[in-house]
Amino acid sequence: MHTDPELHRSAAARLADQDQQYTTNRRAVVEALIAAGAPITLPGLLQADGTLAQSSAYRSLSVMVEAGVVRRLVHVGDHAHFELAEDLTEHHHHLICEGCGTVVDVTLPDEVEIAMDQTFEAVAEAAGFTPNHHAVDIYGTCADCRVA
Amino acid sequence: MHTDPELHRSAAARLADQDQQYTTNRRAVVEALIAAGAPITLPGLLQADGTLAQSSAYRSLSVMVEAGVVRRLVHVGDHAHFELAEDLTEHHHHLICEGCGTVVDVTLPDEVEIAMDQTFEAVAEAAGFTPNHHAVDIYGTCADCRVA
DNA sequence: TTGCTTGCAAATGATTTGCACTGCT
DNA sequence: AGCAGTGCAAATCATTTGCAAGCAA
Repeated sequence: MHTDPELHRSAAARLADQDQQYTTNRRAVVEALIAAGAPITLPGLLQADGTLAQSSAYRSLSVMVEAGVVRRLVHVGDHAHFELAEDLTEHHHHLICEGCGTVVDVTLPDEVEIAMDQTFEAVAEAAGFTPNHHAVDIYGTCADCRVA
Repeated sequence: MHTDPELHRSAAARLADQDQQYTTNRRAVVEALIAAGAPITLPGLLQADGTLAQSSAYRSLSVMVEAGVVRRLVHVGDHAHFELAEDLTEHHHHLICEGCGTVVDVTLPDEVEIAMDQTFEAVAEAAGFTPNHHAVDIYGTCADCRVA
């Protein structure tokens, strides 16, 4: 877990590694992602920060995905969701509402993560894959959609 | 696990539940999905069965996704992947090659699935969600991409 | 100045849809 | 005949890109 200033420093450093700058616009996108606190779509970002231009937001996100500052998620067909890279925040998974498409972060107990990693390593190698990381998506219905 | 004739009967039954027919075209799509043996993109389907028309394939898939015969996966940005619904085949997860986008099925040991389900149930409810099902994606590099 | 970044508007490409035709009931 | 299903071509919509203006080194 990082504090915000640390997070911005890490972001700047990763961009610098790719000969990219941590510009005002890119920082604004990161701020919006921090504020969101959960994966958010591009329209969501634009709404959260009315000063962002659509194409620039896409461009900033794309540069930052490349630099490992942002992660792009594609759960449901329509809009992609964006979130800060896991190592700027912490390893987590997603709870996805099948009703409204909302995505919420969840963390699992360490022993479960460890057990999963061991299992995944074994099955991946059996299939000739070198595993890199994993994603767990739990689909269900959120409180709002249950009552609605 | 089902035999093919069973699978076609189940598919027809699910479509019938939705007042949809199991037409020649739809059956051809299912055959192509069976033949593929792994999640496949629409271009892949068209290539596997040269007689399919693009729009009809999309339409057949969409009807069958609705009826619970087919599942649509969106892992990598470009094309969606399609596969037969899990309960027509068996519960499994995906190994995704970050190099070429290929998706391969894997199954996990029952005890791991059970442990995961229990954990997921707990964290989902803590977040106010009613969990429905889960998906595990293991990202890595396939044998071909490692040598390439 | 020199080059990267931005914003607007136009282009791209996967997926969807209008409409007329075919085929089953 | 009547209606669901199909295929072609055109439309849609998220995302990307060309280009001219803005800004930092």
